[in-house]
Amino acid sequence: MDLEYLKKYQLKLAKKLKLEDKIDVKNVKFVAGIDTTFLDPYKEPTLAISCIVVLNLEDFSVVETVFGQKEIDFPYIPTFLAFREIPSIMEAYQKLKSSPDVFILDGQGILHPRKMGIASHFGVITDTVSVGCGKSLLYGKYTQLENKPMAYSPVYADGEVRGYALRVKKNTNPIFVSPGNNISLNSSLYVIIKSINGYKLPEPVRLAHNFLTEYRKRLLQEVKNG
DNA sequence: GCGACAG
DNA sequence: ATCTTGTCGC
Repeated sequence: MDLEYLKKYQLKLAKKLKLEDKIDVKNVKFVAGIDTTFLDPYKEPTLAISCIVVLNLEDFSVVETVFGQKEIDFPYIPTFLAFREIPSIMEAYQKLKSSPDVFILDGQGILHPRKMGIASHFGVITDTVSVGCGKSLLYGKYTQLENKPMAYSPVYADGEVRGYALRVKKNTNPIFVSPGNNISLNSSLYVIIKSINGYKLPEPVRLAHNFLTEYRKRLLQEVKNG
């Protein structure tokens, strides 16, 4: 595990980043949510399990659900999350039959010291439209935001706006939105807001997380029995 | 040198 | 990220 080498790889991927809209975000219909869990998060190696859920934004109905698994021997290291989660995500991605307009990842996009958070990493290697949506901040600073639904404020990093802090509901901590790849700052925020369905997290990501909890429980039961 | 640090 | 009951507050 050579972190200096991985940093260089991230910088190489960052050269391929595109922060302009590849699609007209007003016409987005199919949005995918991607999340990953681990059989034993404290052990290495361990089994990583990823889920991709595709929703039709017109009625939030589930269009497709796929899972992927991969034995992984890379620990969680801040700013290197992608190297832990991308392998199993790709296993799931290969099974997808539909072509979502946008992918939302659980984590940051360009709100990262080398602009290569997991959402950007995924977006670049698959050349898809991706957006990062984290539950906490990895990098950057933001000013206080009003305590009211859908209040947001820019997050600055390295002297520029790199994303937004978005408070979905009153008295709820904000989520952090940033472009992954092939999308602009404003459109990223727009897609996230359109993907929210009464909960703090965008519906595709929330469902992917819920499905993983069930999947993991079932897997643990199978191991326990036969 | 010190603190911060997605999941 | 995972484990896990009650508890506080909108």
